[in-house]
Amino acid sequence: MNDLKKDNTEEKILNAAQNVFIEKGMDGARMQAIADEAGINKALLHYYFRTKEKLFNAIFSKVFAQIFPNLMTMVRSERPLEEKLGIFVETYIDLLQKNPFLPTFILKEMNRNPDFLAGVIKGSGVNPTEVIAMFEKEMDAGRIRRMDPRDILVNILGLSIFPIAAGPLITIMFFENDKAAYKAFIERRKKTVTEFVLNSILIK
Amino acid sequence: MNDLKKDNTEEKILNAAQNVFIEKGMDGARMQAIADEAGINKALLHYYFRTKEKLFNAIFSKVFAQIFPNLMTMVRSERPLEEKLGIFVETYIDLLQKNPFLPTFILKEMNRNPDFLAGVIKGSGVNPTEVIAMFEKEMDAGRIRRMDPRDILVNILGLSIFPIAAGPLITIMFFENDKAAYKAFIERRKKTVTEFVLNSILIK
DNA sequence: CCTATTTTTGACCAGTTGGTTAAATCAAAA
DNA sequence: TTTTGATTTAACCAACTGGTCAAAAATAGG
Repeated sequence: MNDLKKDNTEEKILNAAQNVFIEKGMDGARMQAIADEAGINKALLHYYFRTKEKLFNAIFSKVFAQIFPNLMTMVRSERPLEEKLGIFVETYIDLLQKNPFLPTFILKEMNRNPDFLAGVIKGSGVNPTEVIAMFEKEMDAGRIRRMDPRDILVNILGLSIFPIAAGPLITIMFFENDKAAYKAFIERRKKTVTEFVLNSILIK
Repeated sequence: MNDLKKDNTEEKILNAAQNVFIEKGMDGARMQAIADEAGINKALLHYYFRTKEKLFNAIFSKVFAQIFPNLMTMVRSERPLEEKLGIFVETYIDLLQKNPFLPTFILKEMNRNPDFLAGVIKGSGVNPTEVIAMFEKEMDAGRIRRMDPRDILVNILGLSIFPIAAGPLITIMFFENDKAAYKAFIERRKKTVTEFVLNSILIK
């Protein structure tokens, strides 16, 4: 058996499925569309992943694992809070900007099947306790004001994710459908979101 | 012709369609499911709204019109900024809490068909210039720090909407699937989001 | 080179889905 | 009561969808 060929087709399928699922969602995606995008037969698709659900679950886990864990590596660095936050927001918005359908995909599908999400979270080893501990340490040191650390995390994520998820709305309402202006707006937010958060939590 | 009966069935259909569409989205919703929820025949559904798309568009416009315009009435009041913001965040989070599928529905569907969204926005008369003007006035008066007013609006919306849209994720990661704890978290945010924003923009 | 196994394909199938149609029911006007 | 038009229904249909299957092509091993 040729592992190279096998790996190649499997990878082509995973890439194609990721593209189609992220854009259309579980319900909107068609197995035929995935096969087409992968340049293969539909039967071959079922040969590798028996059912649509199995394939979807594989993709969702994969995408989820790509998005969240690298959040952690940054938290563990020894830089000061301001820098950590700046780098995180910048890389995160950058990632979302390059994958604009990613936020709605994850948000929609996590609501469609929360039980599966629970499994994925546990499997991915993502755990916010470290981040929470970090914020609590800063509070104890009197460097940021006392508040629920979970609020800080949720706020950072919301400020980063929402403007991408609501891209079409913002583009139309604020920029008369000028996509370049919207893009520049998001670009600026890589800095302004950090400022906004620090301004709120830092004790001067 | 009996207008009462006609209005009644039409209303039943609209309510049923709203429920099903908001939970399942355009692709996931089934005309049969809508008919069942309305307690009518599927053919009758097509008698009132010829196609699924027409029905969906009617619902999307209706839901959108319910959500955004009442945002405006509050902005126009003569209260101080702090109060306006507090009331807005509270009523808005409250609305979303009662309709937890609403955020993902609008986010997902606005990405599916941005052109239609443009029409809906224009038709709904929603226009952010008033809000922007309000923030600019506050900046001129030196009461809030100078920044892009669009950022302020987007931030407020993101801080309010995201925690509901990402409800399942937050419930699992932060509260070990304890839904009551999550609900209390959202409840607290009716106050803390306002604090968070004011803390960031207000000049002390 | 031949054989056994894996990979790939085209044709096909059963269930579902949005939508249609013709007839039945109902309400109101004449 | 009869007629007229709107409302409601059951039965039906064509297109689509996820999934299967048997055969062909490719590959690896002896």
